[in-house]
Amino acid sequence: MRLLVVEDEARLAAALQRGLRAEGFAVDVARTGPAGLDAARHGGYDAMILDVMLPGLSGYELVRTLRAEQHWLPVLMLSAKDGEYDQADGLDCGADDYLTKPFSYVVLLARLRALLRRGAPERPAVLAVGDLRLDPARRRVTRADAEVTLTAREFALLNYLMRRPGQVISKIELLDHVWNASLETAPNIVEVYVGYLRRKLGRDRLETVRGVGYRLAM
Amino acid sequence: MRLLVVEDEARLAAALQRGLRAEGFAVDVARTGPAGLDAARHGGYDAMILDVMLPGLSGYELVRTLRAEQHWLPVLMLSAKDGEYDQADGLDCGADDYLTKPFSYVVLLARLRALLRRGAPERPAVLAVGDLRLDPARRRVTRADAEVTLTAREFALLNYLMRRPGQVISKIELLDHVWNASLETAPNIVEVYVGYLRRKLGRDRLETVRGVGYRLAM
DNA sequence: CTCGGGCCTGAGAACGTGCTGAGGACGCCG
DNA sequence: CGGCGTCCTCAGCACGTTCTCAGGCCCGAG
Repeated sequence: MRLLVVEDEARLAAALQRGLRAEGFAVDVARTGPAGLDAARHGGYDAMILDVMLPGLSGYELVRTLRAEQHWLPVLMLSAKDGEYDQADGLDCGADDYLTKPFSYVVLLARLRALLRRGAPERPAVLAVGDLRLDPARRRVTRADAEVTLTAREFALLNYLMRRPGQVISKIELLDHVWNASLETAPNIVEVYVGYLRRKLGRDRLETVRGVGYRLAM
Repeated sequence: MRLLVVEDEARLAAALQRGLRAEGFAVDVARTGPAGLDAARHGGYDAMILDVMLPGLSGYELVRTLRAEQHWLPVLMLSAKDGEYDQADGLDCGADDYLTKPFSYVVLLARLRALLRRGAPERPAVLAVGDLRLDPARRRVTRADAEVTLTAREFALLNYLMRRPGQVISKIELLDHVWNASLETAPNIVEVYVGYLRRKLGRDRLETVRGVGYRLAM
């Protein structure tokens, strides 16, 4: 799941990014209204978290523009509660849900999940492929009942691969979802991490499909 | 889902009743401590929302009594934020979650849902993980039958962690529930308190999951 | 067989996260 | 008032993680 966070306040943006990544989302951050609009137009995001107060272009204007251009990305709006703008304004302009600052992180998460649930089925508690098991909640991976310790990046990569076992997944897609990197990023980093995983999980668990990508053996 | 609201202030009680009914809950209201205790004892409620300041019997006493009688109904506690009672007290006495007035309705709803999702069918009187035991009612912790003295904050933190042993819990979630802090709060305070707990409970009881959070070893 | 491009991997630099000790603010109690 | 305990902030450090890079390997095409 890819999220776009549009927030100019650096601390809050960083906190959101870290928190949501910990929940397994790929998170991009835009710091200004125009940058956010651009990103929303071009990137394949599953939802956007949008501050109202933004330099360059307000959150309201941003959503209105987006909707006028026929983009129906789910939008969760954040705003300071001290008057001026209120909730009705937020919903009027085309946002799907609305939260006033200061808000609690769990509420944001709950609202976000509700937003994403439209169409997206709830994931299973534990992913299993062959003798490999991955438990997202416990952040645990076992291979033939033996625990395997993975770094955050390794875990994210395996997590992504295990959701589509047997299917070939391109490096670009992996860069996009696991690293949420730009197109210019060298794909070598994927190769490096596939190497790390192979060392920990066994040589032939991850198959290379030359010129295309990688496949998790079923 | 049946809820019991124990709140003496008529306006708030009515607002809660109306709001929660609109969400599809069946809601009963009790106006005094003793009435609330009676209702909680006899009715098959799925959760209770409980004010601290009550005529006849305080919310704290009510929960303590209930727990002493082996009732494990999930309790969401409400309290005025202006001192006297504080959050640690609330968590200490056996409540499952805690909200300071004034609170937003959506926050209450989110917390309530989380509480119900977690469910609390037959929770033991004392939480036990490994050789660690924590008694919420008595506010006591023992490790291998030796008593460990914790400060209020340390206790609240351990209490929260022990309700989901083996699961990774993010710093943000801990900040949210144990500190009632906003997103901008520096997560370092969590690290500090995990450090304190480690010193008192043993080094490897609390596992760090880098970039994600902490996990209580099972 | 030879060549070229894609892939793999070891070394090490750069970075970030988490841990800890020192110490200040505050409230409580003698 | 002074001592004490708790809560929290801060800065420096240590170490694991992430990433870059270069050289070599392998595979498929010609």
